[in-house]
Amino acid sequence: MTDYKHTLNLPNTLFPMRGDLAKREPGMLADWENCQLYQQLRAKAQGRPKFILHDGPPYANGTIHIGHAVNKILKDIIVKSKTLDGFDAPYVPGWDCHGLPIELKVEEKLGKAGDKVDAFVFRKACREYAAEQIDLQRKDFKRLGVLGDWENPYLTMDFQTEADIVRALGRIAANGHLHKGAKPVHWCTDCGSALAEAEVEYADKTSFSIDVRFTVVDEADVLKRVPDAAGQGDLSVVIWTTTPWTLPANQAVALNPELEYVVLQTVTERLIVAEALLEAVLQRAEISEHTILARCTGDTLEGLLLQHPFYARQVPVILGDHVTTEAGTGAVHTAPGHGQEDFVVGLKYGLPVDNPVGNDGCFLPNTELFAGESVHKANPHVLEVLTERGTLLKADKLRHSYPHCWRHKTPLIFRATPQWFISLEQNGLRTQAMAAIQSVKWIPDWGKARIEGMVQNRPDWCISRQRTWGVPIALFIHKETGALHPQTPALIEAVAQRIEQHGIDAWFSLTAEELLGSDAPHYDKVGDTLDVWFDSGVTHASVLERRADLQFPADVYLEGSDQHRGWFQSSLLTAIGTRGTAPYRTVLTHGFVVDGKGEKMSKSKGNIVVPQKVTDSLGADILRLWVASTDYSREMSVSDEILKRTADAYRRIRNTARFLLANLNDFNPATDLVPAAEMLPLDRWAVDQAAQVQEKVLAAYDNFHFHLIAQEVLNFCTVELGSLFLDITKDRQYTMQAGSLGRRSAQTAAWHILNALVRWLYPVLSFTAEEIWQSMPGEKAEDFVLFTQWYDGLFRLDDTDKLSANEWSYVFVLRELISKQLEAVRVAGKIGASLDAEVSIYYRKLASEAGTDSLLKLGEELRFVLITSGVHLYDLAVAPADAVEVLEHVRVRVSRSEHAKCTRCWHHRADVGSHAEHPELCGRCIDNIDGAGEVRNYA
RNA sequence: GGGUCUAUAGCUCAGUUGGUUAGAGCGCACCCCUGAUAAGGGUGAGGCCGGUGGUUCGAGUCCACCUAGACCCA
Repeated sequence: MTDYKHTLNLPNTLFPMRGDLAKREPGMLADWENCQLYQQLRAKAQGRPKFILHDGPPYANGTIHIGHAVNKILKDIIVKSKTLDGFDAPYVPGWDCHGLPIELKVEEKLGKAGDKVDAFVFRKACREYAAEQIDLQRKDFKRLGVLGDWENPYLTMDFQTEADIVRALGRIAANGHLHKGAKPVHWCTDCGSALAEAEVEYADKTSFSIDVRFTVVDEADVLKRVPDAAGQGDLSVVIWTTTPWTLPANQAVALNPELEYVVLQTVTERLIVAEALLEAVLQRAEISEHTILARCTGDTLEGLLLQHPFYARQVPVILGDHVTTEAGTGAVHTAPGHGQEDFVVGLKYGLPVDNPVGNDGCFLPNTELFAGESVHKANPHVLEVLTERGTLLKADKLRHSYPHCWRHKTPLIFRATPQWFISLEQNGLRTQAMAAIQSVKWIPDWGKARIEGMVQNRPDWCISRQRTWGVPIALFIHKETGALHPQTPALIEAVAQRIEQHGIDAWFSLTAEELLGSDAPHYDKVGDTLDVWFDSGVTHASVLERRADLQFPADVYLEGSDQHRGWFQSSLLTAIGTRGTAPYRTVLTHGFVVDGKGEKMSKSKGNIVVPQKVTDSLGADILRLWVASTDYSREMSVSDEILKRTADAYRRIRNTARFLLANLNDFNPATDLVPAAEMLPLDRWAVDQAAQVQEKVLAAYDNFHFHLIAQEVLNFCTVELGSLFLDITKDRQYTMQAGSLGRRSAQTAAWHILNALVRWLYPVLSFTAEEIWQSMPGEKAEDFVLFTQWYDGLFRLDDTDKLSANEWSYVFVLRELISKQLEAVRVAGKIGASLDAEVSIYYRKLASEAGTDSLLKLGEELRFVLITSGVHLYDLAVAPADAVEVLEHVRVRVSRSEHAKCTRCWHHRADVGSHAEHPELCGRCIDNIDGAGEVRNYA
């Protein structure tokens, strides 16, 4: 048998089948960094319209987890797709650098600031720690293939940024949104300071447990509301508390508006308690005889005045949903200075925030009855006083879980301390913010309802922290009046300029005299630092406005759904508070990453997927493809199986690109490209299909629906390319003369498709797309995919085509039906490859079915479309009995070809053996190797 | 407990304004090829559309409740 293999144009490429991504990607990253890809791109994109995606800064502590990876990859996909869209889309990553978690880390090494170590030394250590963490995180982010200005990111601890944060605070103050108030915080009397949530630990403690009478001032008022309450003796609402020392600060008694309360007649008096807790109260207070006089819901008693149990003060009944029937009496002693819930409900009712307790945990000198006593020791005295006044119903003890200082192990107290707030009401911030929300596009659209609800209901924003590692609240307040210095705007600017030079230390080392001169003795320098949410919230000013490559407002903010409460909101409030405009046009939200079962990842469940492990085994492109395939608007599931499926999809896409490249091995687009009008109909059809996919892909990028892209592209590779175009054109690619129109036409289609495909892929599979790009034949106009824009060489089929889109789809429907028949014959053992078969089609043209015309047009070339050795067309009337009806008026009969197989093209043909020199070849093969070459008209 | 969401084949996703036997790709099973070969082609089996009620001539699609899960609060 003669070997004709060398006469074929077989596919050939150096592009490897396997990605080996974990090995190859780091090298590509190094190349990109060496050639300064990001900087080159900026130069190229200069002058194009801007598209600004503003990075929400991750906190500079700890290694990155899968959630970080998702966030950065999504951002990268957007930035890159917008770049291919023709925008100048810079990406400046940032980090959030101040705040408690870093302080805690540094405290572990150095001890507490101002205690074991000087605050300046401490801040220096924090700065160094944050810088180390940033380096670690940056390395991991870059490994994901995220392109950005990594060597020039924004850090909230940059001196310039710190200064701008102070300036933003100044603008908010100038616009009348700043307000000084008080708020209860966890307070350790041993530390003499407030504790953050992370510094609180819970332990058992034995407390007093007392029931106290709050006697009704005006019984007539009760009878008006609850007529049946008439009876004998005093009428009192009973409260229960485990912190008797907070009673001096009592300002109200809270009831649940919907709960049932009973008026109870005992032998000597009348008591009001929640019905659900009646039995418990009777038992506790050892009341054996009683009758129930009346019932009412809590809301009927709102505003009723009660007598404070030992002060000459009357306090109102108020309502709150926080009152439950879990314990107590259903009536809650409310001291806004000593409890978070009390504080919040107190705000609603305008109750005074009375705080009679000093830093040392002792009652202030002007506290009636208890002046100077330590709150921890004052409890028995309070009980004594209650007993004297006859207001103590019952005293007992209780062991329960109670917050303690993690360092001193002492029980904490809740204590109102002076704090700075951004007021939502004072100057209309809430109203303005609500209006601004309407002007922003929220994706998914429920994001709007979510943030609306939060902004509508949130309390004033407490921005002060009693901390060391933070941007100072750089204000001077009058010692007596507490008012801001009249020159505050100028002072803020003066401070900001110093911070620009020396960082936040400039404020802490500053003396009042330096700025205020002779005014200094009248003013206090505020020592609080800012909530870190303020730092990141004002990056629209400190970053977007400040950097020349960016601009305000951003086109997009993109973060996890937790940021409706966090960064989306802090950014909105500060932007409104400083300049009256939302900082973003569009806010995109992604869900959280969960495991394969849709459950949260946790150490105890052992279901954590670590991004570093994925990139080191499967590669970053697989992780990126997973991100792109997942609908990020809900929870994003990841598991080993899901990643495996993702890797499968990747291989299919990669191999499709590889085969396209392999078929373009000898193709020079400069000389071999066939004009669209001269291309064969099948090849025009393939380009038309690609054009349709491109339409969908670009729309999906535009709408940020990346998971549709992944599906669309994979489908295209599998169906239109793998099953149809590539399979069918193999014959032409391999057997026709290298430079023939038939072959160049197929290559031209492959060329157009590959050019489009490589760009569709780039935003997601950046490494692989770039690898493909480097392997593409011909002179490239650009060194990198990223420097190009979407491919514009695709075209649609039109009326002038020899075979219309409808005709092609009829052909392919019929092809599918015939391949079922081929399979039946194959399973029966009569054929193996489809080229062993010949197909007879018996049909009648229907007026309603124009598609049948395509059969006649394709004629002899139908066999190439069906990849069989012969196709014969007959009138339906002559169909034999064993022809199977596959469509109305179409019957098909498949049989094994009786002809010899051409050893070159593998078709079974009658003319094999008719040529003396090439006895093993069919006629067209002989023409292709010795003659002028075969001509194809359709496929 | 409250707010905002989610729930379609083993996996990832489509299912237009409610309308014929619920789709795709992957995976799986089987067959073929060996000139894309740690590839490629073909055929096929997989869903009471989370559950229960309701509205409707008709519901995966609308409503209520329940279950499970996510985020943010309390």
